Amino acid sequence: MRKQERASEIYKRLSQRYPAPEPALTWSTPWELLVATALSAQCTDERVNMVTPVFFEKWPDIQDAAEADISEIEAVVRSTGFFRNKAKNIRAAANRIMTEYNGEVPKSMAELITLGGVARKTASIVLSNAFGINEGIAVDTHVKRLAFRMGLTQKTDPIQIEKDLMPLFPREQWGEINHFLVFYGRQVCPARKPKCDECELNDICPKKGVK
DNA sequence: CTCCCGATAT
DNA sequence: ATATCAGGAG
Repeated sequence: MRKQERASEIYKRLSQRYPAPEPALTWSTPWELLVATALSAQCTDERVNMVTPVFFEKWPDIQDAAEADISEIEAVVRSTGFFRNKAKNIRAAANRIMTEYNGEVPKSMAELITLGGVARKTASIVLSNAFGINEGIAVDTHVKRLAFRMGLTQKTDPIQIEKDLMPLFPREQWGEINHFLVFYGRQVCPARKPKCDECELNDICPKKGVK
């Protein structure tokens, strides 16, 4: 089976399984989604969802975050790991958004990735979920693993994987395919013990039976 | 390539 | 003890 055909079949089956996918991260504004996604690096979204309510109660607006004390932010985000980098990046991003973007989270890939701690993955999540803009496909640990196992890429670099994936899915599916692969990766095809015996993609998976 | 880094599962 | 979790920067 060709890659293109396999990709279409994956989209078809997973869109049946996940009729109305929403991010597992909890958020209510573009800024909240940006912060939550920035915090999610090498951390479970479950953990992030414990931290963000505390964060946004303490600093509700972008301006509040821009003025916050770094050590206080560090204390709040500590349990998500990489807490010094994350705290510094979030406050710096809040400052830039206030001073250079009129207090509004920018709506393009080019602008978003100029913010420290924000690269294509985080930018794609914010663009597709908060603004409905598909400029890229967010390649996180789940998309990377699933794309490789399903034979949609042979690459290991997320940027290269994204380039392999983009032509395989219509642009309007880019946000969805991210959700599908993330959820399916968590539920059926995790890194350690993939449940190949109960996988509904088993028949089109080149890695079936292989770890 | 290395470093940043805590929480949890195995 | 080690691997993994919605990564990013130097």
